[in-house]
Amino acid sequence: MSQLLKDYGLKATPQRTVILREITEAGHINVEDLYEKVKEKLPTTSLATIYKNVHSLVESNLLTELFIEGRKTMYEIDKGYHVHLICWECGKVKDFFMDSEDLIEFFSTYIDNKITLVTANIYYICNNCFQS
Amino acid sequence: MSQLLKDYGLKATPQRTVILREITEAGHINVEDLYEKVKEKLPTTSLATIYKNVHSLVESNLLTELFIEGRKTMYEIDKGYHVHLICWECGKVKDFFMDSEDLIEFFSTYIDNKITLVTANIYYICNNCFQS
DNA sequence: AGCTAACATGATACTGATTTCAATGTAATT
DNA sequence: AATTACATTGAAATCAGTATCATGTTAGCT
Repeated sequence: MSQLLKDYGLKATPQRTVILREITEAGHINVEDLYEKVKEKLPTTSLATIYKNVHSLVESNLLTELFIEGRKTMYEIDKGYHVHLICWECGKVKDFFMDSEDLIEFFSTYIDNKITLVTANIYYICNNCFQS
Repeated sequence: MSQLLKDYGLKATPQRTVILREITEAGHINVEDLYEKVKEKLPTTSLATIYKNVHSLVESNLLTELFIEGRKTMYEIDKGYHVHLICWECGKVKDFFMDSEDLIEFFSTYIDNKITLVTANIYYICNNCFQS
């Protein structure tokens, strides 16, 4: 984690290292939950530090902001273009990697103008919820 | 507007009637702007009334909430399933009507699980911005 | 190693958006 | 007209996020 931070031009402070580790572990997490997780490891951490760091990490392209209808802003490690699968039952979020171009191409069959980006959230029933 | 409200089981108060009219006229509008518009017609209207009414109107399926990354929640008249085209340059939002099933079918070629809904925001360059 | 500038952190105050609540107003019903 | 059910208002509370600033830490220089 420290090396990763340095590679992206950021000082590897204990807070940043823990923030990165927790986001990696959680997959997708909001500031409130991240704050709780980080405090388990570094109890004196301030909420302001969480906010400041997620922003600088987004700025440095190490994290991406994730918007899901009706939820708090979430953060994830930047893994390149993908869409999100959101279980209708349990709410868990999964990444689904696909080529941004495939989506642009699909919508281009309907829309004449030049499309630059498509963001999509797919609501589905996950395997876990399906069988129970 | 009054009849529409009654049809949806809501009392046709002056505030609700004006709110509906303004949303219809604007197409897509956030609470702050809606508040300003409504106050032009009914100057004593309270912000709390706007919030409560947009929520009950969403509840009654007369309105839909619209989420665009990095913007305030917007409201529009429920017009059935569609996606939003957002101009990368000027930010204007346009509706694009397509069959929800077409999108579900498209993503089903990639994803095995049962998909129930796809929400998509399409960033593009609108005709106006394209030619200038 | 010690010095210093640059940066990061923690505590707290603040902002803007939204919700809650108690009081008041309005409309339909008996 | 009185009763009841909702709606609206304005103020205060809450909540997410932002800004400020004094203090702490680090990296680079001597």
